[in-house]
Amino acid sequence: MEELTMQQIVAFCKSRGFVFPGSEIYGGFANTWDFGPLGVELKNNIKKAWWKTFVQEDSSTYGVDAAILMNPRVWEASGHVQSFGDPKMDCKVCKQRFRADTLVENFSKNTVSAEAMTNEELEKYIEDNKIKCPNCGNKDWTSIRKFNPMFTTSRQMIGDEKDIVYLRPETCQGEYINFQNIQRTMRAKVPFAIAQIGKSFRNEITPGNFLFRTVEFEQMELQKFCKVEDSMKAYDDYKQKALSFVKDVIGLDVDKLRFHDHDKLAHYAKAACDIQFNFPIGWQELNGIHHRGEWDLSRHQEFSGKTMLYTDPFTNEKFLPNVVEYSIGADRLFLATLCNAYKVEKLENDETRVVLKLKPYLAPYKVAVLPLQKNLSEKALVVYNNLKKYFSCDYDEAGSIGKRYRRHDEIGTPFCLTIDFDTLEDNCVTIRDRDTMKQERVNISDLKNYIYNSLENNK
RNA sequence: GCAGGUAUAGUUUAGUGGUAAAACAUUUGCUUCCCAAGCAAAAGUUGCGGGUCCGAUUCCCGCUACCUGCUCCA
Repeated sequence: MEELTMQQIVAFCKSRGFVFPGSEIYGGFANTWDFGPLGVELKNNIKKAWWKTFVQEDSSTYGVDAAILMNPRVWEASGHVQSFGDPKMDCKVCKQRFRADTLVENFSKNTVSAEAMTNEELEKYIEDNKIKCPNCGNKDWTSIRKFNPMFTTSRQMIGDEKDIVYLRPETCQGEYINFQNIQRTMRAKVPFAIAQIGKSFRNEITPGNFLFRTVEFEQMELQKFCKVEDSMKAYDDYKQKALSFVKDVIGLDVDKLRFHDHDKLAHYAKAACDIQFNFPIGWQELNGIHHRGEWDLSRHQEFSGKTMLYTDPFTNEKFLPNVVEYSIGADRLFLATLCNAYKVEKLENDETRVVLKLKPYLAPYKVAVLPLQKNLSEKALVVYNNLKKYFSCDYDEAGSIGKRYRRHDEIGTPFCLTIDFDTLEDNCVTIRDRDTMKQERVNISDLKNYIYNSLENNK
């Protein structure tokens, strides 16, 4: 089979109503995408599956939905205001871009602490030591430019005074700042986790690769708070849970998944690992599991002046819990799910067709109601109007029955049911399973339970 | 952000300095009826802005978007 390309996925998404280019009628807007009628269903189902797995079925995980706009002090505590955005210099000759601190560290063989230097000091050091461009060997540098990937907006307070407000570049701060609220109101005992699904915003320079990297994206993540001695076990547990989720619940192929340990860790991190998926653009990060130690809570304790200490109810010992973060991009997972489910089938007459092999509970439509002929539409609409109360359904009477089957195979609908002339006599419909292609006669009064059970059994 | 490339209908693609086309998809009617049948009809296209020209979808410039590579990637 030919390799799937990102263009094929983009074209499929656009023509079938999954994803459209953002602001398309105005010539587009870089790295934004709008989810269409089918896309929003699939994405919601992915989010529901994640929430069910990690919150609903885990009695020690609590949900939260924090505000996107937060007190700017949050981003001072997190370090984003100061250090988000690395000092970059371009070689004027070969146009390559480098991090100034990396240039200094490499030149000095780590005898100089570039991290502690100001931009002016970095520039001076590079000039004084005549550091060459590693690519072309010239010494003609631009000045340092910092790029802040946080979007800003402003809030008008009094008169013309305006305060800068940031759109959150990550959701997890919402968990940290609510740590005490949630621990107290839920009477939660360590170890416990706080989970959240929500949008984040990053002013990325990088080209997007469709949904892979966008300026506005949705994260599904949780923060596990635990004793330091339990933290590595929690880290390892979440590696396995994260893998099991994308493999068993979402249905990604095992041979397209792998762990990827980080070589370079953030200065506060004790361990970090990604799960990568083999996208059409190659192996790329799908989710991350990071051991963050007590850094986040300690910073908020320091900046807010409020205690973040947890009191062990058995020993009365007070301590800052360690944090293990598990984070996965909803849009990235959406993309991986589509790439994984998109199958080109070869037919007997040498033609090909697309089948979306989605897990039934992820499919945009669960059921398609198809009258065999248009003069059966009255009965078919009765069935449709009843089923749509329980499932996402589509009703289609246009074209031949075979064509309608194919339309729904292409968008991943697991069940097609057909109303024929016998239905008027025996009150039964033919229900056809997309994966097995098996057909069954089912009484209309049993349909709801039949479909419900089929969706459950598949999990 | 850098280099190169691309932009024609919903999709995939032809084509042209002088009224823009095919296939598939879509809509309507007839016909058929359990896996893309057939017939008839309809609707729909040169990314945006500027320049050259009598005339630009075609040539030039700018913008925007996408693709490939680089860079970046708490």
